Amino acid sequence: MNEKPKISTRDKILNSALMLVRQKGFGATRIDDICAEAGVTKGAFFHHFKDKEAMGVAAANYWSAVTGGFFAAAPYHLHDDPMDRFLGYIDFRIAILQGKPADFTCFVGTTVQEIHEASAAIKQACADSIFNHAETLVPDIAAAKALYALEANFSPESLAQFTQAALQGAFILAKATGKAETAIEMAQHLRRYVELLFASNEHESTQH
Amino acid sequence: MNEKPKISTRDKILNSALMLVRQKGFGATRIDDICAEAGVTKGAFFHHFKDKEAMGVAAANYWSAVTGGFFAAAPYHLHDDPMDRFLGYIDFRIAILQGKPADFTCFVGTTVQEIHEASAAIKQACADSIFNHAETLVPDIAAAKALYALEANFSPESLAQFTQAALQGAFILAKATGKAETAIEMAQHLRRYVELLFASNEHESTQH
DNA sequence: GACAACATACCAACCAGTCGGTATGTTTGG
DNA sequence: CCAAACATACCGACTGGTTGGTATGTTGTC
Repeated sequence: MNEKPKISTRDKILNSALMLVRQKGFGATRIDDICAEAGVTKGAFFHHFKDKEAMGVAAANYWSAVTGGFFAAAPYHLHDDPMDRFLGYIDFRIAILQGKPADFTCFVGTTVQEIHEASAAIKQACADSIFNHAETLVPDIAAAKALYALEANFSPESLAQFTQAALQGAFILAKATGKAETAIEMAQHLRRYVELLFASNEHESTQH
Repeated sequence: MNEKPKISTRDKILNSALMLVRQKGFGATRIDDICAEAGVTKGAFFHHFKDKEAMGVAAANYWSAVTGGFFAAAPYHLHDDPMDRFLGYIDFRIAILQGKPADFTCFVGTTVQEIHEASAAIKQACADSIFNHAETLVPDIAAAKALYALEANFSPESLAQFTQAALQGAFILAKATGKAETAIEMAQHLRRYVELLFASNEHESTQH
């Protein structure tokens, strides 16, 4: 049964918006283009969204939901050691850096950069998406720190946020070169940073 | 003497463009706004630039020139030790993270993210700006590596680029929160990464 | 007087948002 | 049970302000 995977018009619009905005940016993406891509009309668009800004907020929330499920289902959670889970997360992020920049790039990172002064509502939705996603890493980081870097002076929250910052920066350089390899190379520095952080007390506790 | 700091019309336009684009993005910045801000007319604008895209390329090159001079004159070059110079660069980057995001944010990073698929010419000018700036760090990084991390498996070029990526990412999170402190906190992770990289052989050469 | 450096007036295309309308449910009163 | 009343989902032509770009005029300078 369950014959129809019937995607709602609203979701078709949001999927198309996600795709086009990641390619062209929010401002340069025309509502008509989104409608054409989604196979719906402008009437349908404005039936579901008050204006372009409201659609942007909805798209950011939709992005959070989609990527949230994606990462929740990823295999790195299965490791026993919290450090392995965290490194597994980074490896997973590296593994999905394939194709053109628009394919692996982050909708909310791109968008918040563009509209942070133009739309407080979209900015907030993007900020929530980034920081809530970072928050999902905090338990593993905190546990890993307790095991391997007890005395180090960084907070798990801060490191979780830095992983996002490093990845967002990797995306920017990748857009500049047009190559996924650039992003991968940058992300490998992030991995090395985490390795070094959690390797420190295997030698001695860093102090002075 | 030197009574007149007479800024050329072209530079007035480019300065205004830099300011406005950093606030609103390239696409959302109107040529009329740039002209108003610069105190010139549209005729002057199109006298100096063939079209908006050509202005974007010129602005990216202008940004390279301005920031290039700015960093060349910064005091971190005076350190004797190359690692201190490199860490001094990062500290300098941290020190200038003041005010609103639009004040400390990078024109070429913002712009390349937005137009990488729309304008190959602007994208290239932005990419050159980022990677040429990174290149200025390579001699110090290479010298520091030779002194403190001889066997580590990263290239100086790659690390130089990662400093840019980490900073660009820090800018994105700062735009999300609206706070300079966010960028500072992220940049401090970058500093710690470099410290750890170059501290490694004080204990032993990392290997397996 | 010729040419660069502007200024002013204007245009045509583009695009977010509107609006009158249709078609297909869903609810409710008798 | 049925029909009126209402609600939801959607269509697509139209509009009016915006904006990149142009065409032409004016001024200063070598």
